[in-house]
Amino acid sequence: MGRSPCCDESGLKKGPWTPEEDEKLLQYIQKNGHGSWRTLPRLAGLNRCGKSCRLRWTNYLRPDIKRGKFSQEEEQTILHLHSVLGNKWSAIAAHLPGRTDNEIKNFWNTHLKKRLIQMGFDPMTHRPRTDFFAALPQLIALAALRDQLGAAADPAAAQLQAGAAAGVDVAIQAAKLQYLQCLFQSAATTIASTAAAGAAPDAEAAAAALGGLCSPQGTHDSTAPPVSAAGGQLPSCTFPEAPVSSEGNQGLSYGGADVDVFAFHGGGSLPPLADLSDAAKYPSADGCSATASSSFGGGATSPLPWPEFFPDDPFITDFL
DNA sequence: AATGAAGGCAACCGCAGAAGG
DNA sequence: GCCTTCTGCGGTTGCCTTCAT
Repeated sequence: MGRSPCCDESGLKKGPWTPEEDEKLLQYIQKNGHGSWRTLPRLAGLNRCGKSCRLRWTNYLRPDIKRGKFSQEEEQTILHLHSVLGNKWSAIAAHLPGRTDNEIKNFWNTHLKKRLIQMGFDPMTHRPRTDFFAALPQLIALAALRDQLGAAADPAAAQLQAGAAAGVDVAIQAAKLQYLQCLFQSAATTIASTAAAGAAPDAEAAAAALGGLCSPQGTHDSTAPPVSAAGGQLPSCTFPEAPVSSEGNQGLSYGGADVDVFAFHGGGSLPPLADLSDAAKYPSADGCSATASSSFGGGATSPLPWPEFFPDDPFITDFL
């Protein structure tokens, strides 16, 4: 664009605002309105660039600024809107009276983003990360190794090895269970979305049945308000809730519902950040989520999300 | 009590689009 | 239609505070 930055002019103050500067800016704007930000600093007697003044006003001095912690409602709104709008902080802020885009951005970067990551979701797409399935081959290899160890001729060595392999065994079983649950869950989701599109009249019931199979606590949150953006129905996402170790409403549940990920799911906001060691204790935290399908981004043409796994995958046949 | 690490927040920077001449 | 100016937005940085060792 070739335009020189407004703050390049030498002699203009940068950095934190003093109470005196705040007072000058506040009084000037209350008296005259901000008008042209470019000329405001000079007229208001401030040695700042217009940009800096605008930022100070919009993020701090504006009388309708709401301060303090974000409520759970606000948190949910941010999560939901972010899943739809992405990093459109100003657009998100427009839905949160009294909150600035900068404040929301900071809150996202310092709290919500971390929480999503910790729960195994990609904070940008709100889709599950694939870490778990990336690790599956290793888990399976470990299981095979355990079998070999168990077949070792030396009984004493086998005894030692059995102990060492016991932990792996538990992990493998858990992984298998998670995997299977996810398959069911995703199938339910896929069918449900198909039903929503009118393709299969009774598919939703089937989906509900499947959802119930893998998620006793599963809810189909039909009360979730549809949110529209740009005048259209928003794409919906279906993600399971990841188990968390800290207080909260989730156990190891996989509530299937064709609503957006945390925002309106289960009526609660994200659980507080859990210790990462807890996440490690629950390999399934990524497990189910890692494979859950979503209509977000659309385009899935396969009736099942993982044709490469199901139903002929040796892992499944082994499990069954 | 001292020190380093991490978290939280305010402010800056650069870019893109809108508006005006 | 083109150019310049201005505004707004999103990403990033840096400082201050809090926490852990």
